[in-house]
Amino acid sequence: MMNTPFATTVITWQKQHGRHSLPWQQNPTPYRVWVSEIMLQQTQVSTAIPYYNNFMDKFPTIGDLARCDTDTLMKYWQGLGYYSRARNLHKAATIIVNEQKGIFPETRAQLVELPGIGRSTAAAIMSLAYNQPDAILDGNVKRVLCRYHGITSDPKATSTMKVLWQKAEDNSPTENARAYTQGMMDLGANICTRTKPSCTYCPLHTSCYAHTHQMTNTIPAKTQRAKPKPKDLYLLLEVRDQKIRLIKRSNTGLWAQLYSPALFESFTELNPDNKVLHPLPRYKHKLTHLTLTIYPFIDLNPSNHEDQWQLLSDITLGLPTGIKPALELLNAYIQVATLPQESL
DNA sequence: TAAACGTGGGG
DNA sequence: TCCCCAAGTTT
Repeated sequence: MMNTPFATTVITWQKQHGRHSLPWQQNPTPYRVWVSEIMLQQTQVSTAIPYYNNFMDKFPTIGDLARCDTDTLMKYWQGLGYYSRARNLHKAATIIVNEQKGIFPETRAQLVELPGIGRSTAAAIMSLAYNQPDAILDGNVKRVLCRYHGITSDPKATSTMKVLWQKAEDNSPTENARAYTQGMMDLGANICTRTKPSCTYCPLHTSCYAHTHQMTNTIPAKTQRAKPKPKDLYLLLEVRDQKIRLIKRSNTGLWAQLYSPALFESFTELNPDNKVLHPLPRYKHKLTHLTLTIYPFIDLNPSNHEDQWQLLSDITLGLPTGIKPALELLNAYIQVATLPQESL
């Protein structure tokens, strides 16, 4: 079987003009490719790179990852978001090390059995790590295929996804799978961009439907999405001796397995005994599906708890980004509150 | 099937 | 300021 002209064009272009210096492209072992693919889910390359380098320094092998404790892992993932990715990464590592003799799966069917690996991530590992033909369908590829084939329906709709997977499979090469997969992502990321695509430099532009019909502005179609729901959270900042009380969050739901000061859904739950608390200014933190309004309160006379008490100046546990503004406000307040009286 | 799940970049 | 969305998967 020969590669299709489409695939040959993408492969030739990738070798000449695609990306070759990304960290996970150096020594692309299954483990290194896997970690990169998980980090890159719904995450831009520039965001993932520093996390990836730190992660690989700390966990150079799958054995290092399997042996690590959750708190250390979450510290390395803090700020990257979608924290279930870290939990699933760890779970999969223990499965491979403890149940599969440390041998990384070598087929798509085995890969998708692991937590956190879906069809597209499995195909990315197959092609990028093993150079085996397997079609991915990420945001980049969706955009390229929608434009090239003139697919005008909502790319997120199930029916459209079925068509796109079929196109992806049809175009998939039999040789040079690694360069092809990388090329499709490089095209989507750097040439066939969401706005103002650089069609002049695209090796596919003469046969691209959206380009030849001047429809790159309308393809792919915008996907309708639910508005984020407003939600109020009440944050109790318990402080004593320059230390703050942190509680490990449950292993499901928002910010799972990270640490946070006590969080409540109402002020009554936060302060049932009407203690004297100091309110800090509220602030907003936006997520894809929620708009949080966070109301922080300082408690300078906390009762005894057997949770983690960490120095405010040296928090070694993973915190959600949405909590950090409260700690900034708290630090500013403590600076002022602890000044000598004569300087006030 | 639709909603949950984070954060940051860009227009 | 607001909206879109980025190497998606899970429930």
